[in-house]
Amino acid sequence: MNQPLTHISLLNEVQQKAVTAEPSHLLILAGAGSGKTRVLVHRIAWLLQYGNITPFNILAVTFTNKAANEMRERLNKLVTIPTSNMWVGTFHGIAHRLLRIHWNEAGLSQNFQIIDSEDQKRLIKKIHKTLNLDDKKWPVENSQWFINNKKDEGLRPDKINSGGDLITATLLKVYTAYTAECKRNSLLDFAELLLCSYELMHNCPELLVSYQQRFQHILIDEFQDTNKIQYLWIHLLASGGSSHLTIVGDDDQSIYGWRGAKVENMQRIKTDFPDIKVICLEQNYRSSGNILSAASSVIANNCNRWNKTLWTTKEPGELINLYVAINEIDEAKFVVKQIHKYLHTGIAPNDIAILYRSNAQSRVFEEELLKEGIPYTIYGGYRFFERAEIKDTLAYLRLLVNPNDDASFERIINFPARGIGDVTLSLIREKARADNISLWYATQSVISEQKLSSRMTEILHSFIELIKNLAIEIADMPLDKQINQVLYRSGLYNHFKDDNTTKGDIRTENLEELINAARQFVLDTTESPPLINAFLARVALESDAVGSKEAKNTVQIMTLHSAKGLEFPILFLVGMEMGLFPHHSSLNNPSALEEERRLCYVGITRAMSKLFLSCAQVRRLRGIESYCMPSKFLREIPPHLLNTLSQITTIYPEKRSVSVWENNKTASTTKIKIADATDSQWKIGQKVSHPKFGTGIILEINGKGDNAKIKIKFEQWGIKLLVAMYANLR
DNA sequence: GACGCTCTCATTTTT
DNA sequence: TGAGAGCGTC
Repeated sequence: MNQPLTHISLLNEVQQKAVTAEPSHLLILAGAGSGKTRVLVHRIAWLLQYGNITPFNILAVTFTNKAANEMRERLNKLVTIPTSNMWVGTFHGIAHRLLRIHWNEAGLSQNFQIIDSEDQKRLIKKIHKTLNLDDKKWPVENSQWFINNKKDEGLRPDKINSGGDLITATLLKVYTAYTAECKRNSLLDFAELLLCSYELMHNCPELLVSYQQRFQHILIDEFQDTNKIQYLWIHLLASGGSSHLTIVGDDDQSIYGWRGAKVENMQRIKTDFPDIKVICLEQNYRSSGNILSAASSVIANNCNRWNKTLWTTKEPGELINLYVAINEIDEAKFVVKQIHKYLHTGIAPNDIAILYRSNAQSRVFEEELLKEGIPYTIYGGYRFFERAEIKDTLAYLRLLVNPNDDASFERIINFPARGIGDVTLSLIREKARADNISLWYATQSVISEQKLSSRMTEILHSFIELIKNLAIEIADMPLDKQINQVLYRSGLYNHFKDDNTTKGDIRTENLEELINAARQFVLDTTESPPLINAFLARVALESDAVGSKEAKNTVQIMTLHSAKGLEFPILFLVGMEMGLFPHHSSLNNPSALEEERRLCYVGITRAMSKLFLSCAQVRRLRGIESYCMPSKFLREIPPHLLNTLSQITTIYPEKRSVSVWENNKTASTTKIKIADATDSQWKIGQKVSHPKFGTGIILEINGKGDNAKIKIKFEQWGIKLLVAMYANLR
């Protein structure tokens, strides 16, 4: 019974204060590595023990599924009472849960389906076609961005005024048509889940009150990453008078601005709930002194910050290693060699992680790890449930659940190939539009009206029959058998089985894995059958949770974004180059650059004792070799914290590279003539300066003209790191 | 209508 | 580099 108490004694004074704070609104500013998850979990345990409430009265919202699972796991270790009726989940997960329960009040159909961004894109593309919009002039991505943005802001099409602006007016037209299409097909995208559940609460006062009374404690993690609609949703739920907020956030770790997250929410909550109590967690338990100093130095370059200083009682520890690689392959080889060494000293693989800015960078590392036989787990990138063959199968399932799902219909009407081509499909689409019915019913109209050749009518008829019969056949089967049946009857399984290439093998394997995932889902789930809907929802919302193989003791590879909330004793932060990290698109945008810097801060603070940073001088990206400058974030780390492992390096003069990375415009003014390299003007030992890299000394000059190679030692970079530049030496 | 070929084009992060 | 569109051939 006093279990939590003993645990609480292990927390520091401020943490204890946060955990045991009297029920009121609470804002915990928790720096990186200050034990915020610990505090959150302990707070829940404390409330359960002393707060005179049950798990039923608690709502805990996290940002990712990973975090939600971890929270529940840790909580179950801490408390003895069952917590299954406590709501823990992501914003999207909780919103979905509400909508499944109250679909009627929300004005949805009972079997509504969730679509992911790829499905959404396909749908918008289709709408562009019907609106006669040229995809070149009107990129689908723009429309998608516009729609999601407006939804994140809580704006429906009728609330938007284009103000006579053609671009906005057109996007608005797409948004309107898209909304109608989703409605007719009973499809909800990610943003819609949030908006819809907000509107549900907003429009049903009695429902709102019942939830306000139920959730006496609402705990929100990663608050800095909430967007407007999420904020409004929280605000609504917490405004009942009987509920108390516990909010945890760190403005320095806000990295989802590009997705509509508003750091300002952290300020706003103080205005909206003036009695909110603020507690700062500033002691870092995770990283060594040097790593923490480096992180602090980097983030200090951001202007818009709250005052918060992390400190630690830990020893400085080792220096931060910096490796300047020749190219991305050399970089990967270096990293893998280091990993190899550590594994030999008995370090567990899952204590090591490689983090990068973009998924495209993962390939080289995978290849090298594979070569060395080092087990690894890769997060993100190609997710299991985003693979084509899986989506094909799911499309059959979705059509079975909801015949009005046009997106799924289009996906599978002719897959595997049945001889239904564009001409036939256009006719069906035309019919659907004219009668305002779904493609499924339009097809049946077309059949009965005998508008097509008898052969085509027969083909369409047998497709309709296939789906109808399948629905009957699988009605009483367990979920995994249902999927199995769909795979065989649709011909999907044989289609991939007949493909004797490796690709085909992988695909059939994936299909079998899908059946396994379904079997596992049946075992794990607490829902009652029929389970198809629950399974489809889970798949859409947690696309990497099911089906991905267990990440048992392997080296962890992932993007910086997905590393948020994690920690690793040994960490490699790779691809530290201008244009890659900070990303190209942020170079001309100060606020985007600050977000990149926060991302860098998040990255560095993931490391516990050993941190390796690396950059490549030449990088092959999308088939083109580019010459790179080291990331400006590297220069924001005090040189005395760095241990440079690279040999003296040489960068080849290449004009193109200058224009690639320098402000994205041709840098004719900053280009120098390396042709001068052997002129008397340039001598070994001569002092040179560069606007970005400061002063240095020429060590070596090789070759002539455009082929000349210069080695320069820059003061700012310490004794070993030498970055010879090909631009603007004066 | 299916399939294979060439050409073009855009490149971030995730629920 | 690799996905998608467009085009020509079977």
